[in-house]
Amino acid sequence: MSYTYDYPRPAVTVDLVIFTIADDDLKVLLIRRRLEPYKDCWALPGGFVDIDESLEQAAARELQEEVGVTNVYLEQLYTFGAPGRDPRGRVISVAYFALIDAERQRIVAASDAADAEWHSVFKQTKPTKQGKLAKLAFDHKQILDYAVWRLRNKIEWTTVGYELLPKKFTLSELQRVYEIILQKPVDKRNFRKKILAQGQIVELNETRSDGAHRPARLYSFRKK
Amino acid sequence: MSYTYDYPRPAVTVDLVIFTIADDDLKVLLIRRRLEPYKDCWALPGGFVDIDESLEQAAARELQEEVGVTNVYLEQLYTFGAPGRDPRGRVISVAYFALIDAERQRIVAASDAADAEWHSVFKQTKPTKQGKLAKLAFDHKQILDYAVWRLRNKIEWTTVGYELLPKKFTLSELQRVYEIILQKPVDKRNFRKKILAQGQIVELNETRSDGAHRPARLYSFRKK
DNA sequence: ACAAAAGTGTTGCGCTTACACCCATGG
DNA sequence: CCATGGGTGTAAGCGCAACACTTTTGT
Repeated sequence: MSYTYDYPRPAVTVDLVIFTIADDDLKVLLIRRRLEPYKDCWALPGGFVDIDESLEQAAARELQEEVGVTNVYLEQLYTFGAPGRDPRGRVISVAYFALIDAERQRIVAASDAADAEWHSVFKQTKPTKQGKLAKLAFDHKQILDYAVWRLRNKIEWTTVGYELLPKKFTLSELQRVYEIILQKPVDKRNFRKKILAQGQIVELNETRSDGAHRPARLYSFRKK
Repeated sequence: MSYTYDYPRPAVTVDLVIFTIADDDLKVLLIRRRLEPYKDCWALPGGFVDIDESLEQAAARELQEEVGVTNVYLEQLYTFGAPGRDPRGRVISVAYFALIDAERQRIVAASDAADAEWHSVFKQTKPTKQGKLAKLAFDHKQILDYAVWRLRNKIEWTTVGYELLPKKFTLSELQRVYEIILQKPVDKRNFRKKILAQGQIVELNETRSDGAHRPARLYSFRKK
């Protein structure tokens, strides 16, 4: 079966920037390419949009297929369509970003099969002198940079930060998420005031002990 | 000549939300459809993306073809791709918004030929009891609403407001642009303080008389 | 008892808001 | 001289940033 059109049509894909927090860093999920072009480079997960699914459905499906998670925070980022961005032909790619919390992240690690790997966005993993992140295929570096920029803005205005944490968390953990994403230290007292003032999290009657110090109170996010 | 693919491909278009200020209102350029579907409805101008041009080039080309202007403010908005949005088949549309200043706007009025017309976004033009804006084709109402939302945000953070005015303008004119877009009154003194503090406009040695009152000082925008 | 992270208030400053009168002009 | 929009300053309140010590636990 094949399809014929009077005019050439670009292929349309979705590409995913999937973030999580681990090892005290922001991580992005990348897939090692086994084929040309950009063989052996790392790339964002993505794939073609089916003819009868919405863009968001396509993104959610990719998320399901490639990393086995559903029902995560997903947001359209931007559409990249420069003619030369894929050497195989005209490909227009609608980029999404997704946030995966620390619990689900283990699921991803499990389905690790298909050459998918979490890469540090800011830290360099190994003490080599190389740049922070492996070279990315296509224009995926640009997409990633844009996603980081968007995440940084968004975290200041909204409550997306909570999407990166498990259901129960401490305020110190939440603060650390902000510090990692913004890449700058945050004042503890001001941070707590700001967060509590938003009225979006609930104090639980529960604490967590974690070493030789005072246990931390747990909170949870109040989804509307 | 025709093109054959193994899998069905969506068509890709750009749609334009072209804004200007006129008659003390925000106006959007709409085109009357002469063909089905949505015959005789109003629609956003738009068209297919050529196989060898970037999305932004396609948007700029449409702007040139449909309304005859070049070199205007143009920004990607969002990509709409629900399967049923065009009854003729799968069409993915990358929406852009453009801002046209009062000078260029006359050019548009001139090339008025092709059923293009400026429509008030907020006011109702005629004293009928109809809603503010004619019914739009496809999901164009949704696109327009999103564009208005984005413009409102953007005007508070950036200097896009200047794109809607001619090179020389008075502070009252600029203030009126803000009031029209935000649909709320703005305090004159605070507005002037804020705008001047941004250091983005230059006071000219020129004034403009306009009726039986003190002439207004002219300013111009300092593009970086 | 000590090390280590949790938790907690106050102050100063800058930005935003509210607000009212004189100025320059045309008719 | 009067109507019309142009132009100007000040005071109060609010949100944000800076800053240090006590509490609770494990070892």
